[in-house]
Amino acid sequence: MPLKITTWNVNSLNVRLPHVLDWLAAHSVDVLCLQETKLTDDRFPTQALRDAGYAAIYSGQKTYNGVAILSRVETVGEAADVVIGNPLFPDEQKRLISATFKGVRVVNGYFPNGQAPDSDKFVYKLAWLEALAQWLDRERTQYPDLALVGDFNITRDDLDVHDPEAWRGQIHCTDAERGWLSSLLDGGLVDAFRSFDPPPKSYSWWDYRQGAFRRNAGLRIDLILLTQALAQRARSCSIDREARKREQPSDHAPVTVEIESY
DNA sequence: ATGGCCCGTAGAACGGGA
Repeated sequence: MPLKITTWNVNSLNVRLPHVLDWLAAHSVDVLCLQETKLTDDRFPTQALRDAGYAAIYSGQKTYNGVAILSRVETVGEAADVVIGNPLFPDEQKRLISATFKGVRVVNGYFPNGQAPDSDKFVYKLAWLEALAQWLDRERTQYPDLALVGDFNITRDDLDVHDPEAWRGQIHCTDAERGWLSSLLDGGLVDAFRSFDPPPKSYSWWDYRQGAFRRNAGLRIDLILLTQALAQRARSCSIDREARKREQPSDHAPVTVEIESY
């Protein structure tokens, strides 16, 4: 049985729950990692998802951030070894949740936006990234089959940017952010989507304004990174642009990797 | 040139997103 893992920034699970349920019914992925749920844990729609066949783990807060992992009970069952946040980086902001499914370690992150390179939020972003890299080094020794997924808020290079000149040096495109991502790739993680030689101008996020989706004026910032052991078993990785065409869509599209035999 | 949208918290605009 292939194992399908999806990452999707839903920009409010309250608003997007009908879309998520429809999408799950149509795609039947095994693990769905969500970001920007914007829900406190007491308001998480556990029952509606359970009725759809999915168990959930989650870490949320009011208004901002919030992450969750849904798992298809019939195929992969419940999450094991759940870790909330980064043990090396105490953080009020709920941006990280990790668990194991059928031996695959899934680390799901809503990476800080950073706002602007000269802002305090950018300082926080770089600290958050550095701490994540340190913790990942540990996790990878414990879990050889690991997937780091989520809304990275980083473009790998100009191929991930619709207008590189306009974005040069801007947030998501700075040398510091890209350098951090490069060091992860140099350290052996594989950018699943890029590894399948995708067509140019493949993006995962489009601004709500200016008809950006219609013009395909987007960025690829939602990524799935796999350890080499896991990447060898990856069969495909795709971005579901159809989800972005729906009424009241998230500004991000789901990204799915299919892994051979679990 | 700038901002143009969406969401949550409000209970009007505003912060934040990217």
